[in-house]
Amino acid sequence: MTTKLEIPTAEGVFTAHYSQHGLARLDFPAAQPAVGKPKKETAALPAQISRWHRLTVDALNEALAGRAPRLLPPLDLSAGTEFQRRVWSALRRIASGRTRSYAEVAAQIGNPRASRAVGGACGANPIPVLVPCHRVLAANHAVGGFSGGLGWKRKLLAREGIAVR
DNA sequence: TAACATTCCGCGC
DNA sequence: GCGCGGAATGTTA
Repeated sequence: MTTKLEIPTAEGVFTAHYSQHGLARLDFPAAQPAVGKPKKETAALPAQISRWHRLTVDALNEALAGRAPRLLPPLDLSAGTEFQRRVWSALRRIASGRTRSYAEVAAQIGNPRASRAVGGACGANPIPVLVPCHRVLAANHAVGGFSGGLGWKRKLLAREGIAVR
């Protein structure tokens, strides 16, 4: 079971998905205004979820402003494969304003030749922004790619004061 | 098996 | 030095 809640921000309306274990997914604002509303935030929401949601809203707004969130909700990354979870936890260790190359991340998880695969895992990241997949650049310090749209990646990097080619 | 959000090396300019 | 082509590479659906 998963609960969808909207998060209005200066950059648009994000959508958060919660499972029993925490925040399971975060979606960028739809390019065009969503046709069918995701799901209305109605009456009784489990106390735990509204608690998590407050944390998510604060963290997301901090992150979008280029500041490091001080507190995150619990993240439910159980949907990923073993390899993906290793990559994602490596990503979470990259400090705000810092970057790593795909190869460096690969080395960090003990699989130096898997830089290409690391790119794949970044693309599969269900919680962009909060799990900072945008801080991973190509070895030559070029931007690389981004599933959510390169514009987002550039914007997020710029907010953190990171210069790219 | 094919498709990648990579990287490295060699060549030609 | 820069740009381009091509091969090696690990993971996924």
